[in-house]
Amino acid sequence: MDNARPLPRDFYHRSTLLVARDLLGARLVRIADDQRVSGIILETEAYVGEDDQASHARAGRTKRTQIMYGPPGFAYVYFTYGKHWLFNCVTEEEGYPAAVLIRAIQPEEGTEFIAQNRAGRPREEWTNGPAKLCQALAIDGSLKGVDLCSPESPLFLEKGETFPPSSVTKSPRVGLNFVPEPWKSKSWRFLVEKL
DNA sequence: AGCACGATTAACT
DNA sequence: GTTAATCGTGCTC
Repeated sequence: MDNARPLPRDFYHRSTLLVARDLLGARLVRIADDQRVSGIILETEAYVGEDDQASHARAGRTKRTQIMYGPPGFAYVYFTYGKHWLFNCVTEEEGYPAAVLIRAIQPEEGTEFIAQNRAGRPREEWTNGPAKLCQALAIDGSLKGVDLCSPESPLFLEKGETFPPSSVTKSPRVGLNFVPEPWKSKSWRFLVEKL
């Protein structure tokens, strides 16, 4: 396989749950200061359609969510709680709003860059949360709408490790305290158990 | 024009 | 376990 190339658009042009599952083990690559900063994805969550009351797309097509309605393989980056950026990959057909939130990675390349951005925190807390990994890789609003399938992009994903199915766990998505059922309880979160 | 709130994190008690 | 931080977004008036 050709690892050193962005995952093709067809990878994202599928069921969001399949994409969320298959992104476990993929390598998230950020080009910053002319170097590669990357990590292996360990945790994801799927947000699927306007019916999903946990998704921003529940509000329909707005300026904020229009990127989720666009073609697959683009970056949906948004700001929340007054200080945090979160990174998603747009999935499925153009016109259908869906995306995968990247929640945790294991640092691989550019750890010095990551350490600078996460100064003062212990190594295990560098990239173990969706806003933490964005800070670590310097992902912010300037990367909203970036094409994740172009090798020219400052942000893309590559094939990385393959984890055995037995190491993959599903659970309900987190941070959805006031989201109504059945959406709150759907097991659309995917994690790799650490060895 | 104003307002309530959030796909979180870090610093508290 | 609890809560402040802090502002873009979407909704209401």
